[in-house]
Amino acid sequence: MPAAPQFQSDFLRNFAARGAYYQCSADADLDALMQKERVTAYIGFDATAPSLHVGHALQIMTLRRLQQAGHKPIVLIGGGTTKVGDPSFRNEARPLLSEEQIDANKASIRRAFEKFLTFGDGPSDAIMVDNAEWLDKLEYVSFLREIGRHFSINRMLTMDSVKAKIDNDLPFSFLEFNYSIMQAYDFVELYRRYGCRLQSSGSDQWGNIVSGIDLGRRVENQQFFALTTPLLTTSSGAKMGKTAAGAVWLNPDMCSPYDYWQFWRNTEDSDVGRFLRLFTELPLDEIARLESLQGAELNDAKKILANAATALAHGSDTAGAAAETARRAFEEGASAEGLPTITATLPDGILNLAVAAGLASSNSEARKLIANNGLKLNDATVSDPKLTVDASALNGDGVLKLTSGKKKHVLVKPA
RNA sequence: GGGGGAAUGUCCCGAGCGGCAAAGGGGGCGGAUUGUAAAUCCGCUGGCUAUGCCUUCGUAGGUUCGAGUCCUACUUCCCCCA
Repeated sequence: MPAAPQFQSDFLRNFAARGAYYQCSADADLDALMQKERVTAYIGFDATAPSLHVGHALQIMTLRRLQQAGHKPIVLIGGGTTKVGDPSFRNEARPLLSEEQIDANKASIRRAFEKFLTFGDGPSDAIMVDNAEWLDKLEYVSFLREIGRHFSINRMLTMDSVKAKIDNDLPFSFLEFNYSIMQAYDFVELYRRYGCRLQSSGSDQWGNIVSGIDLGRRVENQQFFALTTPLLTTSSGAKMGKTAAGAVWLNPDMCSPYDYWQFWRNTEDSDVGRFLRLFTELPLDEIARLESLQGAELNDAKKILANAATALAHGSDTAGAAAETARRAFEEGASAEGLPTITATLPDGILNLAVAAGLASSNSEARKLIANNGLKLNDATVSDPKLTVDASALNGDGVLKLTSGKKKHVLVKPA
């Protein structure tokens, strides 16, 4: 990561101090602009899934910090670009999503932003825009004449994301090739509509953003800016936001606040400080103190991280409840209310229950789990895959607890 | 348009003389150890009403007692020539 310059503007100074700065197209100019006036900035999110996930959290935090510093954030939903599919650094073309699917995804994604940003008509209120609004209406020939003529194939072929495809003999269709043109055009369109001059994103989008900057200079004679964040991996190299169950989603119906809290609670030691800076709003000196804790004491810092990050995404009451559930489940070993809960008809076989609880994806997998001593019923290891569970397993609260491994607890309630 | 190559275990990469539920990785899961961490070691990693049965190697046919492996056609991708 390049060293961040010394910034004067509130936003950039804070952005860099928290470790979110990776690269900027014109540091000094942007810094000056941000001191002088309210800057309108956008980040684009494609609607490829029904929810954003933790991997997007850094971008959302960027918008939030822009807003807090008095600038105007635009959330651009890629309703149009999703139809084309971003090929950047992917080995395979994304399967094309149907329009109905994209529409459903768009509707579902929007909700997550409302927790992080204040939307409205005020000068620094956030707005949400869908690029399908203009991309869907484009006319091919006039678009080529107005916009396409500014793109040099020679130059596009040298972009890292494109070059990687070509060097590795990977399929690369004309459709995908157009993605970065669409994204560049978005930037210009947002400038025309809202005076937007800054695009931020993860560093993998650098090439696409720079295309937009070039286009802005050519068709609008205006200086646009790029500001990117580092691509996040955990210290051991894993992709941010992937866990056992898959992605850590921001929508509570796809990842419960309890699981979201657990995700942050399980942060690796060496990531605690970095994540506190990036994903919370705790003061930096407080973070420095937490980060310096040694050994098991770091667990306290992880709880603070989990509380703060969950509060941003789901509200502080919800975060507190998740913390309390975790405390009772892990520190007291209790079948704490608030753990993921399913209902089932008893009596039932242990295999069925394990599958119903999501602890195994098939009966075979449940058998293997039992064979490896990985399944517990009310904290007692299950050894017989033929075990039938009836009402006598229910505890005082009328539930029973199934556990896979050491951390995954699910409560079963009789129907 | 002509010629050559590729597609493998529904996560990825990848080996595979006609006897194959298919080598080896990565990833994931579980166990030991631990601090709900990392590292390390060990086990598991297609499904089922389970010492057996069923379904898998791009798609559809064919040869064969038997096909991921051989033949034909098709689909998609890559490379070279035009």
